[in-house]
Amino acid sequence: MRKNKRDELVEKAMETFYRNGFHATGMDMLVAESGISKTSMYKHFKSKEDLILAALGLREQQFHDWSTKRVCELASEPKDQLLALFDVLGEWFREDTFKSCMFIKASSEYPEPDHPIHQQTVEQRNTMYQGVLALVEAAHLKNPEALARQLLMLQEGAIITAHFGNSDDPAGEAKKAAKALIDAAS
Amino acid sequence: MRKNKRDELVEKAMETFYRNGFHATGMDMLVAESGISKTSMYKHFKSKEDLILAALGLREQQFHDWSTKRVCELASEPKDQLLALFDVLGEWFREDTFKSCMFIKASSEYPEPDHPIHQQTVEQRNTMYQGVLALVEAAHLKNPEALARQLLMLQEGAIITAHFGNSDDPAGEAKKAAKALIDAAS
DNA sequence: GACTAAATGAACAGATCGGTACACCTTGCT
DNA sequence: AGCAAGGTGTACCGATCTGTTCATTTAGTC
Repeated sequence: MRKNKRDELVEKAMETFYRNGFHATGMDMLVAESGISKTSMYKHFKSKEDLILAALGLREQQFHDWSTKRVCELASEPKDQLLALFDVLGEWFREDTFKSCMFIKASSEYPEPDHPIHQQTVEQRNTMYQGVLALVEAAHLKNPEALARQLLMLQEGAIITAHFGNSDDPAGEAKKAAKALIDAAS
Repeated sequence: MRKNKRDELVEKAMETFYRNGFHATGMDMLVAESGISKTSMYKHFKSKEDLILAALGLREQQFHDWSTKRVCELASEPKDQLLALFDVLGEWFREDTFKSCMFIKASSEYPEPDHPIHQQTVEQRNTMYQGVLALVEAAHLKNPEALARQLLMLQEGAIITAHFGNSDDPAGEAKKAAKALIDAAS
């Protein structure tokens, strides 16, 4: 056996929740798509909510690892890495499995601020902010906190625009805007 | 009778869907919250989907009317109106009923591109884009299409940031970024 | 081969889902 | 008074939801 059944389940569940939504995906659908029995599911996770939390955790880890790896491959200087972030976004948008951001979707479907799922999405965004802030500070740019949030807003906006499909190259347009902001803060 | 029962229903349904989500809101909950009988609901709308479409239509009209009115009250020159858009966003974010954007949430919950609900959200975003583009062109700024999309991305990003609650003044920060982009295109 | 741990299939429970049927009750108009 | 339109309340349908039960099967280890 190459892989833990549990990990297979979380991976498949992540894909299905991402593609199909959380409320719209029933446990029976996960049984059908993952090939894992419902009995095993509830042996590993005591509820659907627990499975969603695990799926979000896997998503966060996979996306973080992939994006930081790609950014480092594309650029080495902090300022260039800030811009490379948008190239990586563009690669993501062009994947045919792209369906907006899983955390934005999760926070939409679980809007109560103190819901565990909502909280996990907020924490993921905080982590993203800390990453961008570290790059901004390493690049010695002015007003680092505000600039980091503005760059993050451009990323969020690019994701939403890519999702609505009203632009051919949202990542490229966001990158140009980011360049203007970074140049102004140099 | 001051108001049509149908209109009362759509208004209440809009609020409940916006606050609670679409899949998570059942017709029985709408009966409880609106005080309108289920029989009447299905006399006016043949399905939940039809009611959601009507609620989105009302939202689009209300938000469009309110935001354009506020923008015109705050500024008269096109360039100033582009910036005033972000002040209006800030007013919206500070409402205690603010829960992200109803159309972003709807497109998340109905991700299939050819679903009527998804299509209605895409059309709403196209309308927003046309509005911003008209202002950009009236202000005689360079690269109007790209600039309009970049400004729209800042708005989308501000909405998401406001929703995640990681910033005290997302609209103000987005406005400063927008100002930099507009100045660079003058 | 015997033991153990993990996974399976299928039936089931109780609740809720979207949607319908039907008898009754207001209300306004003539 | 009589009529018609629109609204109400309740019970109900079949499907689907999350979650459970249980007997059986598989796979690895001593």
